[in-house]
Amino acid sequence: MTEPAFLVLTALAGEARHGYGIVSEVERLSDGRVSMPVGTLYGVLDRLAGEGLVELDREEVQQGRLRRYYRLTDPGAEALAAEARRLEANVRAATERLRARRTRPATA
Amino acid sequence: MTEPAFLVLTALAGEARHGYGIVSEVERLSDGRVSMPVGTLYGVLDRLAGEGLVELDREEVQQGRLRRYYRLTDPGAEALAAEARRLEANVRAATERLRARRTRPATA
DNA sequence: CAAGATATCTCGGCTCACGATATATTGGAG
DNA sequence: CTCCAATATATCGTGAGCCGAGATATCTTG
Repeated sequence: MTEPAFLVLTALAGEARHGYGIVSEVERLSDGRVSMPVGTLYGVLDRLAGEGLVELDREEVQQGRLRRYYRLTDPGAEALAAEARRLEANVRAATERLRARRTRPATA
Repeated sequence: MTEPAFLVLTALAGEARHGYGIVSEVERLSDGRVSMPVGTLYGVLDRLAGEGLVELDREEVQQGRLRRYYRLTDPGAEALAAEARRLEANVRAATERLRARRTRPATA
């Protein structure tokens, strides 16, 4: 799973959101560190929908603007949880080795 | 930073290793879950060397086979630590939202 | 009235992953 | 003694996917 896909699933884990809302939510949940370009978003969304990890929730017209809401499916929640576990294992491995390195610094 | 790059830096955090040794180490540190294809490895290694995150440590000839060892540089260790922090924040955000979802499950 | 925020989506270029391929040595199985 | 697997290097081409740029439309604010 790619990182943009991971972030989209995360943004949808709380509640159903529309495209632009996902962009805002990703920015918010990363404290402004990550911005999701819309050119990335819609490709990711299509792919995730094709894999059944997200699905169309509803369509609304709010103040003349169409809002297309997506929601996380159960397989999507499982996939996100599995990916989170995988990443956590990677992070743990890196952190352990970095700690060992600080104790006994390299020559470089 | 791409995931293969992250894993290569992690493999080198402990001690200097040669290409094939990195492949083995990545497999080992992920408990066999991740296998790093050599076609991926050498591209990543070149890129990381170009960015100054790893550098050539030494070359040895062991039993007629050339071994080219790479080591993590200090900027490489910093980059790895920064990326680990970033990933950890992503994982935390996903885990929190998934927990909230389990408490109050979605319709999908 | 213009500009910026909100909202959708497409397209093309660039980067990167990785399977396949090439080459060479050592060690073990048959 | 021959063949295959493992060890070791490296390159190349395809395909996937990220994302900047652009197209389109409405509402709000100055």
